[in-house]
Amino acid sequence: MSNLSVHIDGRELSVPAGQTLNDFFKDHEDLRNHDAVAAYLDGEVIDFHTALPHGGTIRLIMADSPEALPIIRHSTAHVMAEAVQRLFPGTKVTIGPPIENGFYYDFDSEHVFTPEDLRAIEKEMKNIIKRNDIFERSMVSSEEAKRIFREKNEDYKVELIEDLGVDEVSFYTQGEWFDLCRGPHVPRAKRIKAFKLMSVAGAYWRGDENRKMLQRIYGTAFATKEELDEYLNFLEEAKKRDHRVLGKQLELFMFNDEAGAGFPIFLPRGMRLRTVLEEWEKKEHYKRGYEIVSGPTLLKQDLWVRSGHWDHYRENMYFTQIDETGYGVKPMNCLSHMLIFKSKTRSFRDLPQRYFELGLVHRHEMSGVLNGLLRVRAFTQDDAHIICMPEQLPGEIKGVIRFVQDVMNIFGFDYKLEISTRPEKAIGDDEIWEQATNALKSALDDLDLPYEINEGDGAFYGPKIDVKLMDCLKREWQCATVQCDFALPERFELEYVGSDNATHRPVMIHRVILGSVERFLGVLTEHFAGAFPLWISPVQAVVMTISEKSVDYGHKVAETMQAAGFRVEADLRDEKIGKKIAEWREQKVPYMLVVGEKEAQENRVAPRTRSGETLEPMSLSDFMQRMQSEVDSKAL
RNA sequence: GCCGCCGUAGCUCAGGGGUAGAGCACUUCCUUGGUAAGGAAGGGGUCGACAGUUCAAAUCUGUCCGGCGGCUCCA
Repeated sequence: MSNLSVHIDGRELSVPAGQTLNDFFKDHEDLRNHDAVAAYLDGEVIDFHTALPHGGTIRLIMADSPEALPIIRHSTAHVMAEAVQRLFPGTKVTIGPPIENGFYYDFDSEHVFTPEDLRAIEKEMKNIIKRNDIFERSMVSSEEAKRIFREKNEDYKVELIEDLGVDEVSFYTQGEWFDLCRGPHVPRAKRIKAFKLMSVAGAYWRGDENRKMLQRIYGTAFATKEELDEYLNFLEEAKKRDHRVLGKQLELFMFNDEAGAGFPIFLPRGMRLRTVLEEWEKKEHYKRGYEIVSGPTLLKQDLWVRSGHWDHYRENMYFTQIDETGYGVKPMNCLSHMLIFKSKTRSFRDLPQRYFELGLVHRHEMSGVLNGLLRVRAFTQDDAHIICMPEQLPGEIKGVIRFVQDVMNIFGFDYKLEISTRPEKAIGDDEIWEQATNALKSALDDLDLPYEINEGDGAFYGPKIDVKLMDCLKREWQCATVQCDFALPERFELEYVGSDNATHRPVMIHRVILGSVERFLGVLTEHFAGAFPLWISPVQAVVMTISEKSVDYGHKVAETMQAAGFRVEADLRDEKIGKKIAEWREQKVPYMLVVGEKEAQENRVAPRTRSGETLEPMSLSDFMQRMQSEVDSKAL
């Protein structure tokens, strides 16, 4: 057998053919390989127990590198699958990949897995890990592999092999147990040092709702116990910020089963927050040359047929009848805006027309996807349609993106951009799609903004730029979107008169900045953990009295501030100041104004900040000035 | 929509085939207290809804409504 030439750590070494990395490191104990989970051989991932297929440059994947995580998690999934099959004989295995925050494995089992089972499975996994098996790779012909799995009644695996359509497949064996798997895996089971099973959920075989519902067990694994704990803490932190919990605690919004699922009801404090946001947004739109318009919730069904919604979006819409005529509840605001454009003859001098509407839309979402304010059936879009000449398109798109940037900066959100291209179900010919997609790309290129491409993820009427904002816990949220539309102007025969006195067809941009006001409020709540910046805070200050002797003064302070336009509450209860502070702290109010006999005499307030700092008593007017400048600066 | 879990006072939750409990909140009284919860008494629930089983259902079964975690889809 010939030798292979291997580069590692800047050295060139000769290795007999057929050797594995493991063999190799045994022969070269001077080389550091401790805590590597796998390696790259000329860029191709290879594990420790696989014979080197050829020579080349080896780069180790150390356990503490981000690349190691999916490998560790994948191996953990295998261990879990073995544990499940040991504890619940007859369970069939399907697939078990690593995912963003861990891994899962889908099982087909008579037994219904419970949270208690997860603890038992974890225990069994620990026993398996103790054996410290090698994850050994072997190649098997597809025919032989199918025979083996058929014998074990693992029909899902047989199906997988058939669909792979290759002559040979790889197996990974740990002790007695093995699985069809591409790999790579960690060298030995003891490399799995920190894992936890998280939850059980239903999942369709191959994600197809027409196929069998399997049971999916989710788990996570990290290179070290510390990292696992850090992740679990992160989950705890996220739970504390849950907008559904905070929404109740801060009395922002509610749901009611008699009103219906997915229909949020805004409480006074939530509405204060919303009003501030919406009024601010209206001003920002006027500043940027938009006109505010408003259309009805119901429009005739024929109009929805004409727009294409009937053919492409019907299953998400609600319909009703008035007298003999069918009407549809709007799931989008564009139709009225097009009718507004058509309401008179437009000259090229009038373009672009920018129509903005805080429009309440209804969409029939599947019951299983509803989630607090983040996924509802009725929501308000900060929606605008820009109708312009084709040559104005790039400039308008850039304007929208700058608008998005401004808004994201105000709230301190980081964000990234994605362009989505033509989906399967679409209207308009390929040429138009390409033109529109290029307009979006060139706008982002001109602004020097990086973006990813999402093939086939566009709306049915045009490609789009999606803005994914990232909150302070690094979670991504879809909010702003900019969509190009050549189809609807065509369908509605929108026209303008050009400088040549001929009629031309304009193009349309659909765009939202916050997306859904409801969702944005949910995201904001989680981002700030309910401690909103002063300028949007539903309760900006609470006046609290030391004793009943100061009730009149406390009342006066609150009234004065309210008259000055601040959102203020008065806590005049016969309770000790410590208790009032404790309670309002839970409400995350930015300022508490303590007033007692001293303050009443001197016409002052004693402010306490949300962070717990007690400020020197100051006159009410000084305090209001201080507050106003903080509001004006929109400080975070 | 599908799979699993869940629904008890305004909130958070305990209990569980013989007719309901705690803490907080609420009301009243005592207390007049200076920056993270003073004390006492009291009121409040057809145990999500509707059927069924049973001498008896909040508890068991079924259907529906709603919530949570996923699958899938989207703002």
